[in-house]
Amino acid sequence: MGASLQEHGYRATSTTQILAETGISRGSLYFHFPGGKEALATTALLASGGRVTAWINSEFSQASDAVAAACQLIDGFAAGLSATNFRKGCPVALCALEAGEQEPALSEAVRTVYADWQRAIEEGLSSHGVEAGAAAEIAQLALIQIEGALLLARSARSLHPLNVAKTALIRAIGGKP
Amino acid sequence: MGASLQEHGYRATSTTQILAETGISRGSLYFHFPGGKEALATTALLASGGRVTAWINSEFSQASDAVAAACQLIDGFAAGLSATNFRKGCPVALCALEAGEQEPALSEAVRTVYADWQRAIEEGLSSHGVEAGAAAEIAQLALIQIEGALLLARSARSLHPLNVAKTALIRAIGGKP
DNA sequence: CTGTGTAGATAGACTTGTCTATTTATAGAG
DNA sequence: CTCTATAAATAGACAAGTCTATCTACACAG
Repeated sequence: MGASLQEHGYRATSTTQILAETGISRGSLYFHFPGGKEALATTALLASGGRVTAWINSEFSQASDAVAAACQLIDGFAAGLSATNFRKGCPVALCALEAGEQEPALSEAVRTVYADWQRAIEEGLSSHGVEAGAAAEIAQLALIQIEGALLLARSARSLHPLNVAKTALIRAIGGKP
Repeated sequence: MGASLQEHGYRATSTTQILAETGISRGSLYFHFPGGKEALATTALLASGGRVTAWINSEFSQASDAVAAACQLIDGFAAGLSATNFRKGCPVALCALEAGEQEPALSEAVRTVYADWQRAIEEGLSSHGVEAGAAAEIAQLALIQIEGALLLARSARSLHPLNVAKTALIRAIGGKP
């Protein structure tokens, strides 16, 4: 379900469609997810988010320095975007905007995912020598730029926003005026 | 319709609801908008976007320098966000992510709005002395940060992302290391 | 009468969630 | 091992409602 959620969002992804794609019956769905569609989407979102969190950690632990890791992250999102013909950007952005008071569990899952990502980036920066205070703010800025760039890149069908975000991010990490 | 579009998005805004709110009959809607729901949403989106474009121009022409104008823009979005209890962020972001191949007119309207905003910011920066090459890139970065910060602020129900974006934007405009 | 515009009913294709069977797996007695 | 009883899980029909778009009927100006 994560893929449909990422590409079409929560509303535009119907349970009937998921059932047809997976071959699962409706009875099984509501047996395993008594919370219905929202519960299913919530677990799918947390799973997608968790994979990205793990990927962030992996990039930071493999990279030689913080700037290299940040570039890997941006490039990774860019690769995913262009591989899907600009259909799949951030796995949770659409749900983040769709989820309102009517879907409290989904909203909280979105907050959890974003908080996890930010913490992973912050810890990754710290592990590469960025001082604690700056790491928190740079991590927040990185998330802002990634989300904004993914949104605009998907809409414009161009990788340019991601490149701009990348150079800005490099400057934010490396250059301390 | 712009308000519902901004808060709930394209899918979650039904024509029936619009009809009830405005008192218009369904027949009138489809007489004036033969393109149906998508045509209505498209014009609403362009109208909302145009208002923001005019506001950007106004802020840049009133402000004493580019940094002050940028701060006014961020503060304006922050005010709108907190005034609506973090329900209304960017007027077009939700539609930008929702619109796909099935809604080509809406997609193009989104691209138009974003392009207009970016051009308005770019021209505003230029009018305050930012050199042409830098203005284009800073305008792109500003849009990225505004969109990303609005998305995260709405989700987290906090103005902190907007403040981070503001300081980063001030540095991008003013500080040239 | 004709053309413009409005009003509201209707169609037909969705939606999600509940419901009752039916199947499959597990456990225990003899 | 075999048979039975109970639980777990699946299958799919069904209900009730929503959605958009079309269609017919009507009002009114020129």
